[in-house]
Amino acid sequence: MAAKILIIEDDKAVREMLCFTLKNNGFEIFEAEDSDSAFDTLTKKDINLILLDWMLPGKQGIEISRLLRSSSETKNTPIIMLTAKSDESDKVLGLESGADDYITKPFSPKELVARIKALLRRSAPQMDMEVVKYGNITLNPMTHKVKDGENNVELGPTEFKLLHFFMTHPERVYSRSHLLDLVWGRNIYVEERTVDVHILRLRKSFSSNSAKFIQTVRGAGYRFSE
Amino acid sequence: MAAKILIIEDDKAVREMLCFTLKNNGFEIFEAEDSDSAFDTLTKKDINLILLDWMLPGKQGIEISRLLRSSSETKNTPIIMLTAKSDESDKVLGLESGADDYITKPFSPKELVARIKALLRRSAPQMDMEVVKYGNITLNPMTHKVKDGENNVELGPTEFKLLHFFMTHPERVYSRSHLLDLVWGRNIYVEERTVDVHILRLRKSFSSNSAKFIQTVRGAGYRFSE
DNA sequence: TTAATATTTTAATATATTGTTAATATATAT
DNA sequence: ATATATATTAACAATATATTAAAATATTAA
Repeated sequence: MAAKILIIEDDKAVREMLCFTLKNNGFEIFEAEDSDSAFDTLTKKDINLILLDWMLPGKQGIEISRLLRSSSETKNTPIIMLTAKSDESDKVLGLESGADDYITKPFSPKELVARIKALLRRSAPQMDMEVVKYGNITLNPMTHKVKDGENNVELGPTEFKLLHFFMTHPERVYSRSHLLDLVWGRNIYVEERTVDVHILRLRKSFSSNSAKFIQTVRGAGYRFSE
Repeated sequence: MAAKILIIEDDKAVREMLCFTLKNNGFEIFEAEDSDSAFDTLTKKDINLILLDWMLPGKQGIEISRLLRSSSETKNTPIIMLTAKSDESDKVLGLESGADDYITKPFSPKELVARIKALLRRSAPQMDMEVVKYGNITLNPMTHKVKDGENNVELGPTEFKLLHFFMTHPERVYSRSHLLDLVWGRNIYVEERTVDVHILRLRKSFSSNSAKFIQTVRGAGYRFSE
C-alpha cells in the first residue's frame, strides 16, 4: 500500500515539482497551499507523512508544526520540513517545534525520497495502534495503558515506547544503539548506557514473572522473549 | 573489534581534536593530511569509515570523494564529510559525489560519535543473520539463541561467536592462530592456548551427542564436523 | 509566564560475567 | 617410556551490565 504524503507548500511550482517526483516514486500525494486546506485533508485522509514548507507566509510553518504535534490525531505523523537555504537557526527551531527531519532547498530528489523512506520506516511501528499481548503483559497504545495480569502498570513515556517496541519486535536482539535509533529516534544523541537505566526501570515496573521477558544478551544488547 | 577510521584533514589542530575525541570513544584512528597519504593508508589498512574534510585546499575534497567511490576497494566505505559552517550547496554536492552523511563545523563530539556509530551500523554486514543448523544444533544470530535439540544453550559472547564461525565453516580444520584471527579478530594478541579453554566450554555446553561435532585434530587445530 | 512536578539523562559505583593465563593432568604418538 | 599435544582446573584480570543518586530537561498546573 502506497504511503500517503501531504505536501504543505504555497509556491505552486515547487508543489508541482514535489508532487511529480514523489508520484514517480510510488507515493500517493495530497496537496495543500495553506493551513486550512492542510487540516482539512488531515482530518479526511489517513496521512502517513507530512512535507511542510517552513517558509509559508506569516510564520505559518512553525504554527502548523506545533498544531500537528499537539493534536492526538497527528502527534505521531512524521514531518519533514523544507527550509530555505541554510538558515541554521530555523532548523533548530523547526526540529524543536516537532519536525522529525529537515531538508534544505535546493535538494536532490534522490535525497528527498531517501529521507522520506527512512522516516516512514522508522515511524511504522509507532503507527501501530493494535493492542499487544505477551505473556501476562497487555499494552494498549490507544489508551496508553499497560497491565501486568490484573494490575495496572505505570510507565513513563520512554519506558512505554520501549516496551511497545519490544512487544512488537519480540525475540530478536537489539543493540543499545539500535534501540536508540528505533525507540528514541534518529536525530537524538544520548549515551548508550541510558538504555540500561530504562531497561532497569521497565524491569522494576513488572512482577518478576513478567520482567523475565526483558533479557540481557551480554555483548549484544537486549531481547524481549520467553 | 574497534572500527578503523581514517581522518583526512589538513588542519593539524582540527585533526588532533578529532583524533583525541575518537580515540577516547574506542575507535582506531589513522590520519592523513592530503590525498596521497590518504590513499596510501587506504591501500595498507582495512579502513571502516572515512572522515573527510570538504574544505581541503584546491578542491581536493570532492576529488577524493569521487575517487573513493570509483575504486572497488573503497566503494562501500562510508564517508562523513566535514563541512564548514552551513554552505548548503556544498552539502548537496558532497552527498551527490558520494558522501553518506555530513556534519557541520562546529559540531559536538557526541553528535559526531553518534553519526559515526549510526553509519557503521548501517554499513555493517547483515549477511550472517541466517539461522544455521547442524545436527541437533540450531543457532539463530538474530535472536542470539542456541538450541541443542529442544534445550536452550547459554553461551558467553566468545563461545557464541566461535560456534557461529564453526557452524558456518564446517568440515575444515582451523589452527588456533587462524581461529584467533577469524573469531577474535586481527591485531589482537592472546595466547593460542586460550582457544582450548573456549573449545572446552563449548563442549561442556552441549550434550555429548552434539559436542562430538567439535573435534580436535591433533597437531593441526580444531574442526567442526560429523 | 513561574513554580512545582515528573522524567530523562548522566555519571559514579557496585556487581556479575566472561576472558585469559598458568599450572597441572591426561592422552597420544613414536 | 618419553616427548609432545591437548584437556582440565582454577585464579584473577578485564569487561559488561546493574544499580543508585544527582543533575539536567521537560512537562504540568497555577
